[in-house]
Amino acid sequence: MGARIRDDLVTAERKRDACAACPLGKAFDEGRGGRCPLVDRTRSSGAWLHSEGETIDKISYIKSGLVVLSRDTGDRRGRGTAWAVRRAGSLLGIEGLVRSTYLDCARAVTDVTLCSASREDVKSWIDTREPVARTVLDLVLLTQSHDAPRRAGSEGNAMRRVALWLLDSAGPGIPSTLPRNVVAELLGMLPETFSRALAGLIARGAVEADRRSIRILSVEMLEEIGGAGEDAR
Amino acid sequence: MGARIRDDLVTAERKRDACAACPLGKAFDEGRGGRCPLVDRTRSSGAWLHSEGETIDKISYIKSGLVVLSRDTGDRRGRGTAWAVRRAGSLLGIEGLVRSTYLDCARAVTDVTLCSASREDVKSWIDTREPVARTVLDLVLLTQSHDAPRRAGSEGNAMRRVALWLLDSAGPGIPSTLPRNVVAELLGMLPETFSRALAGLIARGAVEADRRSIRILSVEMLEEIGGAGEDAR
DNA sequence: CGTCGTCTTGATCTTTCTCAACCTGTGTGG
DNA sequence: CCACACAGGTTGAGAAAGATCAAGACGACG
Repeated sequence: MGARIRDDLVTAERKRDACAACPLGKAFDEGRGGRCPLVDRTRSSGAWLHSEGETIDKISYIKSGLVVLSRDTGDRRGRGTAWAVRRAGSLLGIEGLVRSTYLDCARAVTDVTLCSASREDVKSWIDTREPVARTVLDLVLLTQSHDAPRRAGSEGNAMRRVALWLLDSAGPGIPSTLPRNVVAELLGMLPETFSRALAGLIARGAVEADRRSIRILSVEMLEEIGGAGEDAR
Repeated sequence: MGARIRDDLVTAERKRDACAACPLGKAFDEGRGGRCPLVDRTRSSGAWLHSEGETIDKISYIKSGLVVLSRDTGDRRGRGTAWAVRRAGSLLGIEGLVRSTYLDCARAVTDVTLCSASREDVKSWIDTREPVARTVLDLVLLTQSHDAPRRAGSEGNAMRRVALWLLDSAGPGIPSTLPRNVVAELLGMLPETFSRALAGLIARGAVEADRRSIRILSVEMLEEIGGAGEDAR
């Protein structure tokens, strides 16, 4: 039993430390102190976190991992079309502040750690702790800044879109973690087309790749390919 | 001079009324009263409000009119690619809370009335008036809810995308006000393709159109066309 | 009435989607 | 430990869709 108690203490302490590192935890603490209502939960790669149209029960802060959002565009394939990636530091289901159902389907594409609370808790929390609304606002706006509008077919051919995407997301290591078929969807093309475009880039020596990772060999070359047609006018 | 003074009074009164009708004005008023720092300005159709990458000087609330956002995707055409519409009730340049340059180019596509203040004013305003952050957050989230992720080519053919778009935006009267060439861009297709797709819908009797407006004749037919292929699997 | 910008229509060519076969690494059960 | 099935990825050939180029129609406006 002594061991059990010590475990609880360790857990509580860990939570305090973790919350101090999280912007929401900090915002919550400001002024009053106390315990942030969000609690950790983990999901493993491939898990569906929620579906579009479902009643929003939880609002979550992503502590680690990658989540892909997809939305049914009145489309075939059951789960809709992927359109954005959410990483550590983003909120999931924050639309719960203004509506009652999820806007997107969310799927973990790596193991993820979330920090979640019920929609109602988050709502009342935001209304009673002043700094929190501001922090949430910042998180939402930051997330929004990273969402590049989806490039459609009329905005360059497949190879160009792949080149631009590689340039955008080479740093955060997405290329190595996202399944290729998800990347293709994010870029609005079929896996086959993505594969061919990538093969083209490899043939030109701009990147090298094996089955699970892509490495950029020449940023200049990618920029050239990505910008091709830019000033052709 | 008497006339001048009366004019000022009328103006002040008008401003108070206008602010009472605006969610930001109300949020500002809550608790302390006082004058909302945002002031009206109007722009006429076709005017560029700001450009991507420019230093953010103003943050605005749209009181009336339509604004199209476009973003340079490393693309040809000077001003980038249109990707979203902002209407009355949305904020422009709110990304100023988390960054110093505009994310998008913004162009008025109808005459617009904006209510604007400098980035610094809005920032300090948000930090000193608690309800405001929450209100702004709501506005941002609501706006986000309306942004459908851009449908790419792989998500149905041109006619389908046009049908879905008509269903989405028939109410607010966008079809009649947005230049067709902007609509095409929003849908990720060329004006020619849009024109042909529309001709197809007209041929089927789903809509009728003249050069500047589109009228839906049969919602069911549009839904059928929009959903075509959905369960074909 | 003529010019301009926007929209439409037509013909052709490029691209990507589609369908199908095949490859390759992973995990499973015998 | 091996055979096997399976999912994700690649490659190929053909068809369909949209992009491109070019010309013409229409309405707005001076």
